[in-house]
Amino acid sequence: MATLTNGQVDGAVHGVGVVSASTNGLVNGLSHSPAGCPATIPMKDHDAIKLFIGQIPRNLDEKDLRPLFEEFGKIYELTVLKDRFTGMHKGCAFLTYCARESALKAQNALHEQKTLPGMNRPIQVKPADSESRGEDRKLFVGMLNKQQSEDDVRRLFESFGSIEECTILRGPDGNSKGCAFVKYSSHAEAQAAIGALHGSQTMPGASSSLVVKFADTDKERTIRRMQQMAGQMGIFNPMALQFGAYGAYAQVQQQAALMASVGQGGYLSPMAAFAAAQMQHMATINGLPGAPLTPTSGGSTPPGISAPTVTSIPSPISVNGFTGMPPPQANGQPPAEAVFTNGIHHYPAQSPTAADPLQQAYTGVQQYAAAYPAAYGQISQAFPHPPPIIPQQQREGPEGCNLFIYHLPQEFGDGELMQMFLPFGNVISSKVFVDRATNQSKCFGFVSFDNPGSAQAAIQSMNGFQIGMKRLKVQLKRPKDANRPY
DNA sequence: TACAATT
Repeated sequence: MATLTNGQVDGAVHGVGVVSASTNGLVNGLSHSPAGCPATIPMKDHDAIKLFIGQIPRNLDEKDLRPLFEEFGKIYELTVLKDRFTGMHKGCAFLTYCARESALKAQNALHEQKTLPGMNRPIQVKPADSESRGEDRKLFVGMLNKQQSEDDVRRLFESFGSIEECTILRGPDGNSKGCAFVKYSSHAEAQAAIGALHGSQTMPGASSSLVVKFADTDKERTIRRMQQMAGQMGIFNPMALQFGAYGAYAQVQQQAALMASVGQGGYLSPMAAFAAAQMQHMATINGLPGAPLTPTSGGSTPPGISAPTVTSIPSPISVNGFTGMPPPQANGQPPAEAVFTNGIHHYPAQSPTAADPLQQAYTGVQQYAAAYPAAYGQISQAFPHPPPIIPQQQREGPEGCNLFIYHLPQEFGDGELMQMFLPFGNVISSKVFVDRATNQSKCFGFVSFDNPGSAQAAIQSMNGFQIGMKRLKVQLKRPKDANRPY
């Protein structure tokens, strides 16, 4: 193993971003001055705040500015920003006080409070952008009891540090989502809370133990959103219906490019690149003219993307009349037996002569569902109301449009659930619940339509529908406010 | 096996 010199280690430990040459040299213990000599070796609080000072007249330099700021405390460092090449005063500065408290006092007293001579906007005194915006001391807390209030959460977290902010996440109706943000005044406090509380207990009514982790950064959030998007497009891509394969391809390309750019220069970029690559792969699959949802012949789907599954479709449902028949597939299937994504293939369509009328009803439905993607080329002529693009954020439909489905097969995912209910209307969302710890389906889920009629039709056809040994239970989702105690 | 996705 390589040995680092002391110098390298010291550099790593003490290097704190951009520090002006004028004040830096003495800090690393190079000085032989006696200990009690703070005048020549300024020390700052560990949690000192670097302030950005804006709207400074260009004729004022450090020595002119010091008196103005020194009245709030001892200055550790004051640097006027200068153009890298011309050396020109940029009208702003960075200021760090030895004491955190001084910075807060200066900010309170000065920020936007007075205008320096010759300026037409008031002085700016606020934490520099380089200062933590709080992300490294802000915690996401999950798996709370939905009855727990801000105060309850505060009590839980207060022994680990001083809490600057505590917010329960709530839905539009004001109900707790069972999670919260807690911001401490320092990273160390936040870290301590994680160590002590994460997984430490299970709140009554929560499905697993308490989650305490650092909150996402903006970048992580964006990537998460992208990944959700990718997940949805894996099994069923509504854009293919709207725009045809090429439109979908173009959109995927755009999203992939965006994802790649989000990751640029950040520590998350490998992840973004991976996700982007996944999407490009999908674009390749979905972009095949005339075969928007046909899988490649091999089994090389990247991890994390549902592999499109293959079901042969009964020939009478041929809707492929548009010009430009798909060429024979790479797997040798001729177009007459074109293959489609149909997640319900685990349960082959029953013969139309099956005894159970529900099964019969659904047999037709399955064929319809299977044929549906094939019709994308002419869907707008074939259907008076083509399905809308599914907005990503759309979660729940209006009252009466949301179904609760129980006894789902273990292997059903969101995509399969959607496929199963598409024939009854516009599915605006489908969600199978998975155990967060095991990623296993909990065998229930929700499907939302854009109108109550579709929901009713789905209940009529699908409630009691037998799959394997189980019968689906399909009913309206219980309204949120039902049975709420006073 | 039971009722909405946490940022």
